[in-house]
Amino acid sequence: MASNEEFDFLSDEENFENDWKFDENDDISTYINSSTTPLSADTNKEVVNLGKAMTIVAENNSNERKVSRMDLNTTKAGMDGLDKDKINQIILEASKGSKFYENEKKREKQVQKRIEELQRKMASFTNEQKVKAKQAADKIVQELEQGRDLSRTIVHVDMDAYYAAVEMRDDPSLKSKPMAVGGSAMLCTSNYLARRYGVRAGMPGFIAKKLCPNLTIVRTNFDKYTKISHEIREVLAEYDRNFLPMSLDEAYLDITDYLRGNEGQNKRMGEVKEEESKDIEGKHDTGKIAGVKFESTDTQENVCAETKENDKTKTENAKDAKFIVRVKQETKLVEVKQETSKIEALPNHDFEVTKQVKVERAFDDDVTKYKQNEKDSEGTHRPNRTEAQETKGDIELEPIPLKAETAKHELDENSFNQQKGEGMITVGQSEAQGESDWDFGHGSSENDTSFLHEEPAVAEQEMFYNKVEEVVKEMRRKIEVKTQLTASAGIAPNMFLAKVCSDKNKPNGQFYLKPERDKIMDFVRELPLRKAFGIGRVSEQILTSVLKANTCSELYDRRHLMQLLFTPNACTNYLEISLGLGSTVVDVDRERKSMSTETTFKEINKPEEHLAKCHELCQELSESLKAHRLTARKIGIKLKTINFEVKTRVVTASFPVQQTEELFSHAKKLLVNEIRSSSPEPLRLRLMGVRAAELCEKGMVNESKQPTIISLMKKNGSVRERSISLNASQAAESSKACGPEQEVSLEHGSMSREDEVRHSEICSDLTVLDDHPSTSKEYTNDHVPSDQLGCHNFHGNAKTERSSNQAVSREEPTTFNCPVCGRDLTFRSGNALLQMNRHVDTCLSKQAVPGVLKYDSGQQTNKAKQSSKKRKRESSKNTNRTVKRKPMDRFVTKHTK
DNA sequence: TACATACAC
DNA sequence: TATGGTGTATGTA
Repeated sequence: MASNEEFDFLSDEENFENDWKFDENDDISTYINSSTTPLSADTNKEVVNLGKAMTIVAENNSNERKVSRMDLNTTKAGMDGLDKDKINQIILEASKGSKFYENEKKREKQVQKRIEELQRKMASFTNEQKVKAKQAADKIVQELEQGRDLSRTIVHVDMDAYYAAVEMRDDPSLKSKPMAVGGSAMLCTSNYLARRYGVRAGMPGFIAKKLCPNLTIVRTNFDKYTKISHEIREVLAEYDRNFLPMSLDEAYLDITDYLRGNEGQNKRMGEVKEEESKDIEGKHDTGKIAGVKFESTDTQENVCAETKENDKTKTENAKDAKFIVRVKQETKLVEVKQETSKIEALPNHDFEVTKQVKVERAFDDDVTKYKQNEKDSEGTHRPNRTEAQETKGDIELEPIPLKAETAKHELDENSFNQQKGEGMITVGQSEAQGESDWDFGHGSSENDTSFLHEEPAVAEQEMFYNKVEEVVKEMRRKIEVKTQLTASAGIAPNMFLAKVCSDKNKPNGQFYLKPERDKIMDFVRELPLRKAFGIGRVSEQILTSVLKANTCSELYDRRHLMQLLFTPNACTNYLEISLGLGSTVVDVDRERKSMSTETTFKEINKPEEHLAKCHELCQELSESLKAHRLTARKIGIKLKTINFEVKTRVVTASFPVQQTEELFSHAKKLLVNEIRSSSPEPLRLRLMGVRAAELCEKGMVNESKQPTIISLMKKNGSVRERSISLNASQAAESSKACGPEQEVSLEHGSMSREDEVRHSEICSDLTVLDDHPSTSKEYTNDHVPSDQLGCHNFHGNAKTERSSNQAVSREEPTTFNCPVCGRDLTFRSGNALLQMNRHVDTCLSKQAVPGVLKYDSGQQTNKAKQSSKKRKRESSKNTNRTVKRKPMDRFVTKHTK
């Protein structure tokens, strides 16, 4: 393994130049195309090994067709200069013959079929159709253009090789080695050295080892990543309290308000007041443009001198470093004064030097099996703000007029059609001339930018741009001082562009795409489609093969074909991408829609094992639901066979469920159906999952989507009668028990809505299967009699259940939703069904007709809930708003409106 | 609505 | 030793 000394080039630019020099005679040339290959004595050895592997590939690969969906994704990744073909060959070689590979081939064929269908369809379009389609597309374009909003400043912050960087920070010896974080099954991320071998996130460890035999694989440590993530979020919250975390290492911020001095600024002024005495000299460099790395200052050098002596001290200093910001009223520019460690002393900074290697990132830092929890999503520290700080603080900052705003204003005032007409070309012209009409908008933007001739506006604009750059630099710098990890950032007028921009100068860089239409169009013109959020390998393949479109401008030029081939949604989405449009709302108010748990295991093929696993998963899911105070009306299972075929099955429950046994009763049915369908062949699984959807907040009055009797009475006479009779009969069943309603325990069951399935579902006994010889022995081709599966009541005792360690606690408190009043009741002991019936009885007698309307008016309808949400959002714009709920880490935000 | 598929991270 | 887990969105039947 290479020693640190041999990798000195990492911190020495001259050595770097020499060490990374390309040598055509070396074996590494087999793998790497560019001059970015690390060459040292030891890496050469690796290269020799790889060279041998390649020979094998060449020999064995003759009759194997390429499976492009398995290819290394190099469009997003910083894999420039790698010999993609050869890396792909090694991947292919390692995968060939496996069940995974066979499945991938199958899926590739399916995609190919789709492509052929689309091609056939396309060949059938008449010219007339195309002309009409273009008109339709242009109309959409026009609408989209009118909605273009350049007024927001959105930042996408993305930590560089996050997990790997954390591990290298904590064990500097890893810095000089190609290394990845994850396991043999899957890697979450890799450091930049490993990426030079094609090792990247989402790749199984054993394949990575084939690409890079010296690869060090470090186990994930999510507690650590989460903790550091909170530190990062503390910094982000200073700039936008409502920032949107996308994962542990990535977030979107809208810093528009911050820049205008409306948010964060006040707090920061408070900081200045408090900490002015601690102010130290050492001005941070200003005026640099995007992507330029920080330059150290005198102060930084001094701190470095200290920190070099002792790593521990260094860490302490870095953590305690304070940032003091003074806003100059005269210039309205932010001047950053800081005390920090010398940047060179920090881990990861070595990659600053490697920037010319042009390593980018494609698929960083997958969160593998990271379990979302309350603490994670809500534990982010929010800066406290005093009343005085809330009300504008000490300094009044005038928002600097944006060119973009002016541009938008002018665009609104003029007729869009008129402006656009100048640059438009008809389909016929475009196709006949074989030219792109991409530049359609230039006419309009020339008009829009006429105000630029006014000198003061230009000066203000430049000042604003500088400020934006500085603010984001400062943010990244703060993150680095606090965590000793570097972040990259993209700044743009919308989320889509900000994300693309954050990749532009990675690692440890930033890129500002200014809010000017011309600049945006220039930026996206050659942007590979795969860079766009939502365009993955399949969409890319379709767009490339069918439309022959690789870039945004090419996509735009085929808009008439898009219109004819794809759904309106997809078409609009593609048009937005091609125009550089995206969401300008960093929306954190998204509600979770589903919750699931799944796991991969060694083959399971026996029904009792299937059910035991299913029960285990239901238990896990139930815990998650409880932790989030959620119930679910849809319960689904996911199965992956040993051939990697995935099946999902879902059932809608008649009332919301949360308890393990409730979930299991539904999941089990679905599972048993699949076991039966598979019969007489065993159901051979490698993965099982359970999902809960149609979630309702526990305790919400309208938790259950099933209408209550009361609401039905109000709405519909016929339904009312039916419901009443149903519940009345149930009530009658237990009419002898009429005590006061209270929390009692109900043996699994929820009143009568599903009485007919109650005992067969919830109380069914998976262990009964054990009684059947054919199911308890090793699974062969034995037919499992259908009537042996899932059709048994839970008459087995607890002891029998526990024999499989999947015991069902019959004492588990169970919450039921009363069909009359809609409330939840939790039952903890014995004759609960009786008690529940008693409640319903009482409830029915209490709910006299006159009370119906009153009660029902208290029910929050969905619509009301939405408007309440809207109000919440609006009120959150006030300075006195309460802290907003943080979204869950793993929520994905659509980048289009 | 149910399911498969695609996608992000 | 042998290709993950969690969640969203969308098209189709």
